[in-house]
Amino acid sequence: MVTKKTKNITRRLPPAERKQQIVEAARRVFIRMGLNGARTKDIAEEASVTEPTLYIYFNTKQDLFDAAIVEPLQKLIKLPKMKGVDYAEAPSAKEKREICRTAIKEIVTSMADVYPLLITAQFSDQESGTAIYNHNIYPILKEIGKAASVGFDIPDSDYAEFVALSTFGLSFSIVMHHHYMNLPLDIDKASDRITGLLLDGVA
Amino acid sequence: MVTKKTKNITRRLPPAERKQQIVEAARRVFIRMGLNGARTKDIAEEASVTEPTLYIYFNTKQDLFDAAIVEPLQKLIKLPKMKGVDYAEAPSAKEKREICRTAIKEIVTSMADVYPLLITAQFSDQESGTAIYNHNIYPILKEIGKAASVGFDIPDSDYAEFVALSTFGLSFSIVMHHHYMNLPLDIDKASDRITGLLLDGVA
Amino acid sequence: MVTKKTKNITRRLPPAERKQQIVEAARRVFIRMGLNGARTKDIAEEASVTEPTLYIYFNTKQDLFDAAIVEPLQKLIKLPKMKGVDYAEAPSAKEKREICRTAIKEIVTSMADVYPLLITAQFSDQESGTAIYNHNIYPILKEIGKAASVGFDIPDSDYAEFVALSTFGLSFSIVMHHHYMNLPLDIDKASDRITGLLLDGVA
Amino acid sequence: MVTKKTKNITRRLPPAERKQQIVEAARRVFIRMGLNGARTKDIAEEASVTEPTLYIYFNTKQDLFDAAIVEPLQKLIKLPKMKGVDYAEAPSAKEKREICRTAIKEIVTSMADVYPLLITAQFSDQESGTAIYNHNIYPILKEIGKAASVGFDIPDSDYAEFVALSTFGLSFSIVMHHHYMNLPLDIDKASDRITGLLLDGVA
DNA sequence: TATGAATGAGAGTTCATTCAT
DNA sequence: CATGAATGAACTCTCATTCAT
Repeated sequence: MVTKKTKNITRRLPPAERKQQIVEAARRVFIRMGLNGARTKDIAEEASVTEPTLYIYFNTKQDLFDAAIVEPLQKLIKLPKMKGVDYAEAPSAKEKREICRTAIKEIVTSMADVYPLLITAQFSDQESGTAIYNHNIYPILKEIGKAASVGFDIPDSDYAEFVALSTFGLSFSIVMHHHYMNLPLDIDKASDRITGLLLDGVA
Repeated sequence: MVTKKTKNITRRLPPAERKQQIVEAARRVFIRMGLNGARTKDIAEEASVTEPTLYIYFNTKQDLFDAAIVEPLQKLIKLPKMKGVDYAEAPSAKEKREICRTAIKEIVTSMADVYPLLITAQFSDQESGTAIYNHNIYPILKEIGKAASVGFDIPDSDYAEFVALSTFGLSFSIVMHHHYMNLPLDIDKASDRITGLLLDGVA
Repeated sequence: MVTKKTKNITRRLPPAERKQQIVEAARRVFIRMGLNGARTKDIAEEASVTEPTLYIYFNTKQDLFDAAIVEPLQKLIKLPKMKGVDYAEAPSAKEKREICRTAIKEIVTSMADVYPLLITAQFSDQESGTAIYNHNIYPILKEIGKAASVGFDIPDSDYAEFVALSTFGLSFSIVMHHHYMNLPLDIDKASDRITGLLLDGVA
Repeated sequence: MVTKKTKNITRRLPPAERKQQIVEAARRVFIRMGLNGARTKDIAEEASVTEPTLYIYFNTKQDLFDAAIVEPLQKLIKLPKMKGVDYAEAPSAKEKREICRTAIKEIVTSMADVYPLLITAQFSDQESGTAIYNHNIYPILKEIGKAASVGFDIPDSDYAEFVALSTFGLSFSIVMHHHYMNLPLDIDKASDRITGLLLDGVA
């Protein structure tokens, strides 16, 4: 005799919630498998819905990828820009150092959030990687570069850009390390070290 | 009237050459599209052979990926290890600086070669990314860390590892930048800047 | 102007029905072409579905073969065993003869049903043929042999096995003949003749 | 260093020998795997030649199948006919019995040789099975039937055919049994038993 | 004669997506 | 809104066969 299984799927969720649920599930799967490695079937299962339901909320898998990975990446990546602006007025060296540390901490924090999205979007294929770099990453780096050129008194804008890129690279590598080693990231410690390195070099 | 088409495809190549040709074509396609995005059809076209020919030389697409991306990555990634060892004996600060610069130049050079392979292998999916980091990248970083702990007189092995990671991150970000901006990379300039940053911080 | 084609394909069947439909179609094709000669394309066409639909209900072609040929073969082949057991109590020679005839009729009936499945499963390749003989056919023969050794008063178990094998061979050849000559099989007549042969030899 | 393997392949064999070698190899593979299950690659390996060499001697795989399986089957299957003719003159019952035994022994012997070819050709697919039955098997059965109708004094030609078919079925099943149980076949014993059964029924 | 290299055709299977309910 | 059923298109991979040497 067959006993009817009571499905643990929540039916008839408010649209916004269901969409959210799907986006989050998709994000997890895309991060795990990449754009081309992810299967709509897996996303549907992860979201506890059926595949056709995905297509109620999104037209294509690519749309879902954009909503799950690209858009939040773009949103998150804008944050440090807003805050990293007011180096100029800093008077004393000590205060300057503190402002720098704060800015870097923000960048590291942002990187920690952004890292999985970043590598998923950035490295799915060369074309979209280039697009993302040009439209989303490089503009931020230029902002940071400007801030640096003011904060560090760097007249050479090319070198300022190098400093920004370095900040990115240092944050990226630290977060990457903790990501793959499955270690918790001590943001304060990391920021301190990066700040130290940037200001004074290896101690 | 039918004119006999002279095919511009080189038929009947010696196996080693053909294999090489296929591997190189596969590398280009995998770098462009990623493991899951690449189509054997595209690889075959890029190599000017038919799909079945791929399977004369490789059993599966994955084998082809390994031969085209993973193996050269592992080979290339081993180089800096060998050379970056003899910091210790360096007497004067100036000489030390020069040795450091040389080591970093090697790392940057290696990174420039390795970058496309690295991101293709590393970021195709989380699982293989973790594997590559643990088996191929992290061991190198530990080597660099050891060298750094001697070269820079760093007793704290954790901090030495951070320095190694920083070297990686700085090289990575510079190469990445030139890669996506489609700019030629001046390795000497890049190495000088990274060396400067590591030794003295932002000038 | 385009007239809307009304497809004569029954869409959206209940799963059980569709599965049944596919199994039956597959059976026809496998019987016609053998395991290796049958094309999933042909099976799909025979079932009036597309190939992917086959894979909703079965994981592989082999699974479909098992469901269409091997399983029904195993089911059908078990029947005569159950019934052919109670020879022992038979008192008179005439009654004995009648019981024998009934048992043989069952075997012939079963053989007529089983024949296409049997040769399809048994003779697709040597390996699976051996497996089927050992697991499905020989056990039945042993059962029939035991029944025969009681029913015919045969003490020599080796000879009893020969009798069972003979019953198989006689049924098999008659059914085969009608199968390939495309003749209807008169089961009563066939059973009578086989019974006569077994009990008295050629009249 | 690579040591050049001395191939154990006999090059430049006289054509007839090479062809023979290929036919025999093909036979083994076809018997093992069936027409559709056999791979030209396997046949070539079994014959210690390369695949293209097969096509020097045979135009298609089907031709090879015919040469390896169908033709020898047809040749072998003709033998008993020639010999099983002279029942008529037999005077005494004992002599009759002996002639019968001899004829059956020939049939069993032939069946033992023919069995692997028979099931390979007969059961590869329905169409060719029907063809073989009609062109090769049934004519023989009719011959045997005629001989039986004379030898056993059977006026009913339909029943005579049944007797012939029975002889076939009895031989077939015994050979089949020994084939799948991987047992040596005692032809004398088998012939005696079949003769006994046909003449007197189960002892 | 024989082969190493290559391929056209097509196999089984997967997957994003659609449609009827 | 959500799903169960189904599919078009395309994928990786295989196989009988051919061609140039």
